[in-house]
Amino acid sequence: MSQTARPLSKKEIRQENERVILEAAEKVFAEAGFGGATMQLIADLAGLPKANLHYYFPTKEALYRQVVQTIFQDWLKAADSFDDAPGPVEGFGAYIDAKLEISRKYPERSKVWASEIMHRAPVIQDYLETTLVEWTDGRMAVIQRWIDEGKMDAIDPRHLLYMLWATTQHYADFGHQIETLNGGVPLSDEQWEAAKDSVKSIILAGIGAKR
Amino acid sequence: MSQTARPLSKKEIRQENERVILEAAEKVFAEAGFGGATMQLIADLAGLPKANLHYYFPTKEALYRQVVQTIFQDWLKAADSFDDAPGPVEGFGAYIDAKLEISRKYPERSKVWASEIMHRAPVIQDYLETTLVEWTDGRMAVIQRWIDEGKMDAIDPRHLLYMLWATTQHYADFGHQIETLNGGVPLSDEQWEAAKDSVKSIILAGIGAKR
DNA sequence: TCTCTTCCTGACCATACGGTCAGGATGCGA
DNA sequence: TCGCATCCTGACCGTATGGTCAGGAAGAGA
Repeated sequence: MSQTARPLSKKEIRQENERVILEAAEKVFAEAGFGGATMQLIADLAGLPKANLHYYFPTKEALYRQVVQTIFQDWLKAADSFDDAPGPVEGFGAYIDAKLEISRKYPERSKVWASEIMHRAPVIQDYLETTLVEWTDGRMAVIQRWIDEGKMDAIDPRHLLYMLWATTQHYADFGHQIETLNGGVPLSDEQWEAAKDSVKSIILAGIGAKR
Repeated sequence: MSQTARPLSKKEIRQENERVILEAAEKVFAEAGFGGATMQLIADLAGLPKANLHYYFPTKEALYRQVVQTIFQDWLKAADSFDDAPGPVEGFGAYIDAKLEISRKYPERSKVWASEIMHRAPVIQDYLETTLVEWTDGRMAVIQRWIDEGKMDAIDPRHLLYMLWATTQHYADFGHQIETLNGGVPLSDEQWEAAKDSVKSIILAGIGAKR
């Protein structure tokens, strides 16, 4: 049965336990919100005694903070596809694909993020005011350049960005509603492809994107 | 000073108190989520002792249920504009205007709704499975008819609806993020108009809407 | 006026929660 | 092998929460 499993080193134990706890926390915070989540629930899901959670993360807030910050990093990274694109077709196309893929693979993260924002960002407000503002300004400049180069219509870059965020994250945040409208079953591979195609088609045509 | 205010009748008292409580509950549930909301907070905001809340609404769940059901009615009613439109330009145009207006005037409601869905609709799942499914089928049929009549491109009606919901509700649910990106101040009248114009412009062009 | 129903609320209760802590187990470096 | 730092956890604690209740105030109807 059991392999001769080398006992874990202290470092490995810490890494593994923090990973397990963060994963469980992500789920519980997404399902119940910060207020509705309990350390006991997270502990149970992680398969650890509650006191052990407090050994690694001193408070519920600290644990939540860690979860949200990780998610924020992911959020920013999704724009890599955006950056070195020659024009809107490739840029927005790749960005939509990437964000919808995230919505599919990590819906919990999107929900935690949404929840944090809806509650007026008590934990990451400072990041919004610095990192997010810079990030947004940068992308808006790119979009404006594409407009100036005649590669797309003169759309307000700001509202275009909001539309991209809203539409892609909707498939995670409102996944339950979408699933219900899909007869109670999750979207299939083909349906996810259809979603991607629809979104890309409407947006790219909507902004008059030219190659 | 004080007018000779006729003392309120029992019926009026009940109406008025239920109204005040529901209004306060809407705000608190939106700010803190169901789990984070407390009856004490709602009571304070309503200016009533906590025990009085339990006189009108026996449990926290009952109060929440009432709030959510009211919101669901609003949600459906926003489609009135949709119904008797001759084509996609008027139909989607009016729907986008109506939903963005709601997002502006009642952002709390949108947040409560979003929260309920994100938590897998514990309270209104039955409504989703019946009323919402019917509603959606009806609108999809209308859209399909417009497609068949050559009034717009052959877009998957389902994903088009999701896009409309996502984009319009984003301005309420993520209003804090938008406000932060707007220098910390709420959108002005002109900016709301710009939002409406941008959304309508992209979507109507995106689906090839013809009058 | 008298009675009945509705409205109101301070004080109280059981529970569940976040967090603490003493003390034991265990890997690690010397 | 020894001493130390890290890891682990059952038992415990103070507090806040949802909810109850007895009893009083006040319209409503006869």
